[in-house]
This record gives sequence, structure tokens and C-alpha cells, in this order.
Amino acid sequence: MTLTRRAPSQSRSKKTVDRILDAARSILSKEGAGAFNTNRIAQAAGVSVGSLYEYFPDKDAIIDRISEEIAKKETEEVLDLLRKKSGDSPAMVVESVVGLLLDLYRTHLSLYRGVRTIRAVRENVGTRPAEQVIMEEVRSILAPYAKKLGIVDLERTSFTLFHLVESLSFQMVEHGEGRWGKKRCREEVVQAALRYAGLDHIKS
Amino acid sequence: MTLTRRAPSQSRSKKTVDRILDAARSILSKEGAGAFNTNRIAQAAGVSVGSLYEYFPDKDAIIDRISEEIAKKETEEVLDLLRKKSGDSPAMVVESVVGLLLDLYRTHLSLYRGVRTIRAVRENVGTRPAEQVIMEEVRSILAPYAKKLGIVDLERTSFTLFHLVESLSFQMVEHGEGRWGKKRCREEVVQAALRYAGLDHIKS
Amino acid sequence: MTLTRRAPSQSRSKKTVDRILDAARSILSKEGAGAFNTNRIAQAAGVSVGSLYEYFPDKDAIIDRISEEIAKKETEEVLDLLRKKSGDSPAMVVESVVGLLLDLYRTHLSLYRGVRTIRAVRENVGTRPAEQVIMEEVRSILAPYAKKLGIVDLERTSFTLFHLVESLSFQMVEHGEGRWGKKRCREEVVQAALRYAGLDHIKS
Amino acid sequence: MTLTRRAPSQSRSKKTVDRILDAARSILSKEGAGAFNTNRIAQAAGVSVGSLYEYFPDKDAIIDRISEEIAKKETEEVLDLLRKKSGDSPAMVVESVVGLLLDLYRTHLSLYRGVRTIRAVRENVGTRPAEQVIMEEVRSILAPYAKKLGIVDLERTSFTLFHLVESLSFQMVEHGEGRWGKKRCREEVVQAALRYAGLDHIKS
DNA sequence: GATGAATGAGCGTTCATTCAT
DNA sequence: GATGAATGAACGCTCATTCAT
Repeated sequence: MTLTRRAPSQSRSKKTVDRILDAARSILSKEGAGAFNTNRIAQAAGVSVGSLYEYFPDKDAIIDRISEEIAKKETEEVLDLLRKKSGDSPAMVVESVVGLLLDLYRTHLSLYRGVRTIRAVRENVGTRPAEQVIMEEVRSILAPYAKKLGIVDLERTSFTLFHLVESLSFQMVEHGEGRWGKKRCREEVVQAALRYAGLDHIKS
Repeated sequence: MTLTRRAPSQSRSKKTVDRILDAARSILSKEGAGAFNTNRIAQAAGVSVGSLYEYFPDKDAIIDRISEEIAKKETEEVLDLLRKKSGDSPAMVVESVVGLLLDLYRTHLSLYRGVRTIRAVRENVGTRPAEQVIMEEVRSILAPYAKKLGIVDLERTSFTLFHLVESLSFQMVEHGEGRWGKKRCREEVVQAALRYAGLDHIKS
Repeated sequence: MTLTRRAPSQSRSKKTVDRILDAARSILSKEGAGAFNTNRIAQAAGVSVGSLYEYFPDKDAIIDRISEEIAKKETEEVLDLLRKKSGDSPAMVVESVVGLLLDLYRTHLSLYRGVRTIRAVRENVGTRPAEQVIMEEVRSILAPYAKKLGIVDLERTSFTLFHLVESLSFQMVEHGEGRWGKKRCREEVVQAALRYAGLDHIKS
Repeated sequence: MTLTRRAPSQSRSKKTVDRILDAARSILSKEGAGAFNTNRIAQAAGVSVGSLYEYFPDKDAIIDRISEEIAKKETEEVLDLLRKKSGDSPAMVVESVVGLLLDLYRTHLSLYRGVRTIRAVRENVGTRPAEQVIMEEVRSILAPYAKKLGIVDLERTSFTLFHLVESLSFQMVEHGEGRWGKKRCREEVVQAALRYAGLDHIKS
């Protein structure tokens, strides 16, 4: 289950790994999942296939690595934001998080889609690792308000809220922002989230 | 040269096409996108590869056809339902539609996923079927209540409402119903939709 | 465990399979185990790689098929001969069999070696299927003379006799016949076998 | 510039070569011909691939070296034994040699097989080591008894005797000793050899 | 000398597509 | 129209060998 064959301790190694990952990300987002093959990646990275296999045991490992990095980045940024905004009202927190997700998806939309597609072909769909941690955090944020909001099952509400925000954000970036602009779309997602949670009537 | 001569021939063609489509759908949903190849489909359909290419110009055409049929079916069923429930309150309409979508996704989840995956590999886009027509209908349903609900941009609201319902329904079928049961999940989606649209306060 | 993907019922299929097997045998005996690869075989057979894989699930299946045919042929010829010579004295039987083996090995030496080498690389060495049956036959031929020959363990004696004849025959074809001629080499193997079994003093 | 400077350097080279050879032998006998590749060997030897190529021009050279050493060792041990037993009767000599060969093959069976396999892949020949020198020795041992034994062509008889002993010993170690035990197998080979040469009737 | 990252020809295998029958 | 044998480009991956450091 190691994702790299050797630890990229040397700087040259590190550089090669980065070039491979950059090329892989670039191909995935610009040319799609269909163009994501080891020869193409190696070529784009300016590296031989052999080198690619020096650092990744197989093709899947590259996708897994990219996927993990995305998940890690998303989690970190969301958690960072939540921590930073911990004093804010839930409504404001939601607004911030939606803004962040929209930014992330806007920048990496096609990359995310590529990763999902390839994993879907491999059949290992399942829950992405990112969400579990974030949902936990959402839960602990909602917890203090649970009674006031009339939340019966905190886990279920967190699940729904998380997916509502994530799915809608994705859709907005894909088809909404072009029509109505970033601001309006953001407001829409925020509204859906706040109203779902009953947070639109809460003042703090 | 009578009609009877042509009729059975046409029906034979139709039968062959249907067998191919049935086989394709079956493979896609039971064996996944990875097993979806023309030789496999022809074999499963009890038809030669040559025949398959007689009725479909290429592999993509098969997926497109399946995709279209799914979209058509979904659209038809939703529109039928909307028409049938046209006298009901918006809240009740939403409840019905959510129930229908959950049923559809539950039954065809893996087929839908397969179709999306294959199209995504091909075009680097996760296309959604059906939406346009349904969104139109949602709009005309919401229209009478627009003012009362404080809806500014009817199109945008329909868009959001539609995707909210669709995405959440998908998530519920994939990860929610197993944990919380069908009933609770349906309530959750319905609640999210009604609250988003402000329909939870409307009485009729 | 099927060795062919389709039964070569059609004559065209049969022809293709034969061409592949002929090419494989030819490459193996003329160019050695190192040149035995699917592309080379397909090319030599005047067939595409795809066709090769239409009839053989993988490269190993080709070797297995060749190996089996060799074993079958060897077994059949030896058993036929034994049956035909069943009235002869053991000494004469040995002489006939040695002659047959020498002929077989002379004709197919490099092919046999190729097969052995490839199977050795694959690590599935073990007993070749041919020998078991032949050893059984050797046993039943020796059985009537066991007491007279002072044989204690009939199975062990058959084993030794069989391998003695086989190994020496191989060696003779490889390094002996060139120096001393076929006749002398044959006599040598026969002598070794007869003396080992104590058959050189038996008169019938 | 003194001898001491050169000496340790030479011994370091020797040490490296030995580590490579040890690793190669170990891999060949424990993991088989399929695992015998330069990267694997270098790694197992705790040496860089570059160093490996410093001491061996190519992969073949490693196998050749191992092969030679085996041959040399076998020759030396057999010749040593023959010299030591020079006063013994031929029958006793044969017995000793068979015992030695069985010991050698038993200990190094998989290594021997590996070497043969790799060389066979390379050159399409199953080379045998050692034989020439030993056969010479066998000849000079038999020479005094040639007339008494009725040997016509001393070279041919030596050839046959040698291969009979060697092949049978190999077979016994591979498939015989497991069934009948070391002792019985040894007796079997000895018997075959003595009877072939007519030595079973000689008293000294 | 030693290192080990890098190379790339070449292997086994798949599968969308064609075309002679 | 129907068949299914045939095709071959393309993929994932290996490993003997080189060469800059």
C-alpha cells in the first residue's frame, strides 16, 4: 500500500516526482480521463516510462496520490477556515465555507472530475476520504445549536448539509456561474444551506 | 411487398436492437464500466459483433442511446407525476417528485453511474440527462408562488431546486438509505427542498 | 483451464490455430526460448497478435498445448510400440523403445529443450505428464520377471529404468551420435538398460 | 604506494564480487530464474547497479561465473575423491562418487536448475559443466580394467558411464529420494553404474 | 571507483472496428 | 443482413544497461 516506490529524499527524485504529478494533473484536467495513460504522462513530464515506475508502483498509485493530495488540501483549507471563523455565527461560517468550496472547485473542477472518473472506472468509488473529517467538523459546529434548531439526528443533518453544499457548489461552478455570476450563485448555495439547517432565523 | 413482409423484419431489427441495449445495460450495471466492451455486449446479447455494428455506428452510440432513454424515461415519469399532481400543494408535489427520483435512482443506481463514467471518460464531462425539460416544468409550477415566496430570479431558483433535489437524492441512495432507511432520507431531501424554496411555510 | 478460447470447429479456425502452433514450435526449436514471444509468434504465423489471443488465453497456453501434444505423441508411440512388441523378449522390447526414443529426440531435440526451458522459467517444472503412463507400462512389462530378476521394489526399478533410458537417449542425441554414430549409441543405451535390469542374461 | 594500499583495495573488490555472486546464487536458488535480474541482485547484494556493472560486463557474465564455479567445484571434489580412493576397487570408487554427486545435487539442486534454465534461455542449449575433465579421469580409472570388462571404446564407455551417473543422480534427488529415501536411491544409481560397466562381477 | 536515477526497447495483453464469407 | 475471424494500435509494465554526479 505504499504509494511511492522510494521515498523522494533526494532533491532530484523529488523534482521528478513533482514533474510526474504535475504532468498527470495537467493531462487529467486538460485532456480528460481518456488521455490519462502512463506513456502520455511520462512524455508530458519529460521523463521515461521507466522513471515513472521508479516512483509509482502502478498507474493507480498516481491517481491515488493526486486524489489524496486534493482531499488533504480541501480538508485542510476547510478546517483552517472553520477554526479561523470559530467565533462567527453559523450563518457566517456557512458563507465562508461555501465561498471556499466554490473557489476550490472553480480552480480544479476538471481535475476533480478526472479523478472521480478514473476511480469510477476502477470501481473504487466510495466515500472520498476528505468528507469524513469535514462532516465530523460540521457536526461539532452544529452540536451547540442542535436543540434550538430542532435537529433530531445530528449525524444525518451533517451528512445532508455537507452534501447539499458540496453538490450545489459543484453544479454552480459547472453550469451556474456562467449564467448568473459568482456572487449570485454563492448566495444561492448559502441560502439553501442556511434554510435547510434552519440557520436563517438564528441571529448568533 | 406487403406490409406484413416488412413488419416482421422491422420488428426483428427492433428486437435485435433491444437485445443489444438490454445486454449493454445489464453489463454496465452488473459488471461496471470496465466490462463494457463491444465484444462482451454482443456475446451477452446473443448477437455477432458485426450485427452490433449494423445497428450502432460505434460503441459511443450505444451509451448515448442508453443515456437518452434514461433521460427520456426520467423526464416522462417526472412530468407525468407533475401533471397528475397538478392540483396538489407545492409541498406535496415536491414530496412526490423526491419519492419518484429516489425510486428511480435506487433501481438504476449502478446503471446511471456506469453511463456517467463512460461518458466522462469519453468527453471529460459529467453530463446530466433530462434536466432542461424538467427545470422548465419546475419553473412553471413555482411561477404562481414566485411573489409570495420572494423569488427574484425564477430560472435560478428552479435550477437550484432541481439540482438540490437530484444531487441529494443520489447521495441518499448511495450512502444515506443504508444508514437511516428510505423514509428518513426522503424526509431529509423533502425538507431541504421545501425550506430552500420557502415552501415549508406555505399552506397550499 | 481450457487451453483454447474457442473450439476450432470451423476449418478456418483450425487452420489458424495450426499456423500459430507451427510457428510457435518452429521459433522454439530454431530460435530458442528467448525468441518465444507472442508478437514474434504471431508474425511468424502470418497472423495478428489479436488472432493469437483469439485462440489462446495467454502465452503459457501455447506452451502448454505444445507440451501436451509432445507428451501425447511420445506416450502414444511408446505404448503402441510396447503393444506391438508384447510377444518379444524384454531385451528386444528395450531395444525397440530405445530406438524409438532416439528417433523422437533426434527429430525434436531443440523443441523439447525449448519447452522444458520455458516451463522452467515459469517454475512449473515437475513431472511431465508423459512419463507417468509410460512408467506404468514399464512396470507391467517387468512384473512377470520381477522374481527372476531379483527386483525388490518394482516401482523404483521402473522409475530408474525409465529415467536411465530417457536421460541417456537425450545425451546420446545431443553429444554422442555425432561422435560415434547412431548405431553404436543405441547399443550403448540398450546395454545400459538391459544390464541394469539384469535382462542381459535372460533368454526370453 | 606500498603493498598494503593495494591489498585492501583488491580485497574490497573481491568482497564486492563475492557479495554479488552470493546474492545472485541466493536469488537464483530461492526465488528462481524469473527473479534473477540485475536490479534485484544488486539490491540483495547491498551494492548499486552501477557497481555490479563495474565487476561484470553484463548479466550473462554473472551466470557464467556462477556456472563456472559450480563446474570447478564439482570437478575438484570429484577429482579429489577419485584421487583419495585411487586404491579402492572400481565398485567402491563408483559408490563414493555417486554419494558425492547426490550430496552436491541435493544441496544445490535449485541453484543448478536455475543456472541451467537461464543459460538455456540465452543460448538454446542446456550446457553441462565439468564433464570433460571428469570423463578423462573416469577413463584413466577404467583403462586398466578395459580388457577384463570387454570395453571396446573406452571413450564411449566413459561418456555413457558418466552421464548415466550424473543424470540418474539428478533424477533421484529431484523425484526419487522423497519416495524411497537417500540410501535406496544411492544403491539404485550405484547398481545401474556397476552393472553397466560390468563391474558388479569384478572382485577387485 | 561508487552511486542510483534515468532510459527505452520490448513484452503480454485488450478491444474497437473491419470485411470476407 | 448476419457472421465472427481477423486486425493492430495502444496500453500497462519490466528490466538490462548507461551515465551524470
